[in-house]
Amino acid sequence: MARPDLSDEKRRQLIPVVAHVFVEFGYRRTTTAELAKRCKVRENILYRLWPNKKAMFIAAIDYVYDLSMEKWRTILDKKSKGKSAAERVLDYEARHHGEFGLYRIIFAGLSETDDPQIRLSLKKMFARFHGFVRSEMKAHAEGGSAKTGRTKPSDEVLAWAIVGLGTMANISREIGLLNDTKRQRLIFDVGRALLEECMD
Amino acid sequence: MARPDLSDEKRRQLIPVVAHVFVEFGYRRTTTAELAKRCKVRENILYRLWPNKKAMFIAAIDYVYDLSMEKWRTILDKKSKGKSAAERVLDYEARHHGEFGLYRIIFAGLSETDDPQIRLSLKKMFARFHGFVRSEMKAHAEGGSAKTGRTKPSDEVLAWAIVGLGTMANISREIGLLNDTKRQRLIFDVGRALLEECMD
DNA sequence: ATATAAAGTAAGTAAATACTTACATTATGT
DNA sequence: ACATAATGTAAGTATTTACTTACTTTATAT
Repeated sequence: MARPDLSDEKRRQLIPVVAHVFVEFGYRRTTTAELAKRCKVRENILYRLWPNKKAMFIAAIDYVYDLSMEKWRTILDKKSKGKSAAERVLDYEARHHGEFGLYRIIFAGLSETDDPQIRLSLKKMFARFHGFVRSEMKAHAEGGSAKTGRTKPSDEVLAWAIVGLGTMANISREIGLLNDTKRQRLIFDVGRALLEECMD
Repeated sequence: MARPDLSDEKRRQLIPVVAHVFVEFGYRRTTTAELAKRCKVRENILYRLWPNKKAMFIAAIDYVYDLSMEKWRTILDKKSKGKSAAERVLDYEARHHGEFGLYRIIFAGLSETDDPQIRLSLKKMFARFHGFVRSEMKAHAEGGSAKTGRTKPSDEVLAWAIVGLGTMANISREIGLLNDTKRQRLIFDVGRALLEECMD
């Protein structure tokens, strides 16, 4: 026998750096040379840890998601009076969102959806994300949160929400998240709800 | 004098083809060689019409947007009984969205937001998009559309809408569409409205 | 007709870049 | 001690690709 294989350890150690570079430059503009430089190793070392650049990217997607999720969980663990978990996450995201580059890496991935592996990786990420939101929503509803008088969204902001609806629908179509029926419901049912919101 | 310059005409003629290739491959994966092939010209001809690949891409963004918008306008012009314009657009989009590749080109652009020109181009596109939605929203509200009993969105779909909210907020941050305050309002005010929607 | 500039052809080029190869060094279990 | 496999160094390579150059052909205004 000889030296033990520390690849796993090394991967764990390098992924944050790799992820950060992908967040910064996206997929195509990130070069393996740059990755190596930032990791302070040679390129071939990266290629011993991952079979190719794509694998590094996918690992980065997972990492960034896990990091964001971890952060949210700590937010949720902190109890706060009068606010449901969902409200707390919204509250937190309203202030800090974007911090971990989650979406920059999503945007990078969305340009590569022709690749089945990347598409699947994004799909899983969104599905987990959705599951998280949904379970918090449920807790919020069941918790019977008092309908404290909330601020009505302005028309301007509502219009952006509708644009966001269309964006989400298109992402879901791009990576095969929702079938046609559900995508229609997303736009139509929620769209109507938002339209109603601006009327009264 | 000699032959008249038909560059404008030629550009108009080629942009749909160019746009289609960018929609198909995104920005980085589109090669000028492929563009030329599809346009049935040599590369240097493209370079006489646009200074570089980026300019071709930006022209494509504008084109795809204009095309989508044109389509919506024709939808709007067709009067339909009992439905406001906004409802008709929602209705249409729910069924046909994605058809023109508008979002595929947006996704491609979102990976290139470090470039000021591309960022600006996307920003203008989203702003026009938003303006359109907003004016239709206004017409909808003023038209005093009867609050016909709409279908309540399912929890699942509502959760996707919230994910869409976060996505939109991140896009807006990425390309500088909304300032911090408005982005917070988007997430918080609309997020609360959606949460409430799932309660009653 | 013909001078002129546009339109087209064909080939090339310099740089970037994902990935490889060949070899030297180091740590570890026996 | 030492065989063995991991870790590290250095250089290279084949390909891709944005953009260019040099040249020929064609149409048009006078």
